Amino acid sequence: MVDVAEFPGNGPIRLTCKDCSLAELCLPRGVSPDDMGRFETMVDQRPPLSRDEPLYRTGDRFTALYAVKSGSLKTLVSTQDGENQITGFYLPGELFGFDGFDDNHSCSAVALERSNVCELPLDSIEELSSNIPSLRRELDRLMARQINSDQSMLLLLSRRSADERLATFLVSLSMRFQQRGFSANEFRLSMSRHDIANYLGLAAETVSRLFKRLKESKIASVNGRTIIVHDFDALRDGIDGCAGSLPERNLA
Amino acid sequence: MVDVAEFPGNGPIRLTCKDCSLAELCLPRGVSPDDMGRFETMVDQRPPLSRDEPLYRTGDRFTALYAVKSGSLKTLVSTQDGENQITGFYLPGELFGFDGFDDNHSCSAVALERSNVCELPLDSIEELSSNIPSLRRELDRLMARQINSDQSMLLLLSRRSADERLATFLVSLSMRFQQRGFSANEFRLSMSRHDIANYLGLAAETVSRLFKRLKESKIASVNGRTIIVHDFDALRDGIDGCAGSLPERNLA
DNA sequence: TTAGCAACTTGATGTAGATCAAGAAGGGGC
DNA sequence: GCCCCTTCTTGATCTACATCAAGTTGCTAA
Repeated sequence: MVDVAEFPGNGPIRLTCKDCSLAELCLPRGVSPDDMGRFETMVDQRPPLSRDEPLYRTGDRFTALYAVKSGSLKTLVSTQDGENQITGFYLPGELFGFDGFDDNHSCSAVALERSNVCELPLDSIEELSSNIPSLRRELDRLMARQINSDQSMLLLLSRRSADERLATFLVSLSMRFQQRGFSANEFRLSMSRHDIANYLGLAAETVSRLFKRLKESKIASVNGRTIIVHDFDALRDGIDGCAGSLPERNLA
Repeated sequence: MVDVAEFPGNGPIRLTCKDCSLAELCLPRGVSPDDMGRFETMVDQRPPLSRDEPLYRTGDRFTALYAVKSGSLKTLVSTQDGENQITGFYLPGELFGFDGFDDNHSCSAVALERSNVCELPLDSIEELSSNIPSLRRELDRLMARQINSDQSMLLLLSRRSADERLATFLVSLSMRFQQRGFSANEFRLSMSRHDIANYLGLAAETVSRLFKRLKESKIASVNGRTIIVHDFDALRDGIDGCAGSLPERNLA
């Protein structure tokens, strides 16, 4: 069983970082080794974040994008009255922080567990992407994917039942793990039931009951935060025609 | 009473179009008259769209961004089983189409009424924004605002009651009208009850009942698609602390 | 090992808003 | 004007999920 805590660094991803065990993480294919080298020197590793520690908060000045090296994070929007809505989870190898491009961050980003992230400073991004049009284009794509992902979530939250939401979430997570060389069937959830519920617009109790039903119907084994999907097709079937609009969030 | 059908073209906005009555629509402040002139020649007006006519569909190749000259449009994501979720409404002077930046459009855009739009071809955008860094930065901001707006909607849909959703929607619409020189208190809804309900994740009947309650409590007069807000504060109060996270969608 | 707490589970009950079903009111076209 | 068709309203009923209330499990720490 693979744990998401440490990212192996041999997946098919795209950007190098001088201090990272990550092989590549965000640079588009077709970039010269020379440009690649210049990019490396611009990526900084941040001090490790402990559980519940924020990387940035709503309103913070936007200075950089971030890539998850190990661990995982969530982003959330808040209201005056202290309510939160989790807007995304980020796994090793994924890039996030686009919410800040309008000068200030509109979300907070918080570590779900002990995590390492790399920083891509805005200055470097701008300088380099003005020299490498394909990088510029790639960043546009990543932002567009963020938009698409958020809009798929809108559909999920307003038109889908609780079980469809959870099934969609699990399938999406599974695909993201698989894409990075982890097992698609067996993985560890780094977020609490409460976080899953919040993300999916449900109550934590409901999520718990849905996991119970997945166990009873032999679709998946759920033991604490460890999940093994036995019947992927049944899970997908539960989603009922919206497979194409999964929040696949191919970020990076 | 102001109708949104025709945009007066004297608002504080930013981009010129050679055939448009719009004065300016998207170019950032501080751009030289020279660059402005070059930009003008790149904007094309499209043939008018009639009601329910699509401007682009999910999966269409991304070739341009669009600005609303007159009328209004909606964007929507769809599922295999034919269900739709409206992801946004666009009023005169607003820019949209960012969902396509990942090569293909992930939404469809459909006219709500007879509408005119201007087209900003991708090629022109790329060429010009590589020469004018501030334009590049402005486009990033617009995309970020789209992300922020979508994420505010996530919060609205999953954590807010039906009346809070409608109040938020009306306040947001009102602000957008005001920003473009229209009355903030009195405006015409170009979308059906069904569209409003779909956008807010509700049933059309519920929207109808909520409008009735707004009338009964003297907060607003609602007569068909014409709305007059009498007590703006009461409307805002109904939103309960989430005023800061309104989908203000300052697009353009 | 055991205490203390947070995370999770499970059951009982309540309710906001969906759905179903009929009418009423607009609003183009002729 | 009048017809037809869509949109909107209003009421009655139903239900998925939230909320409330106890447990239970499982870390973490000494």
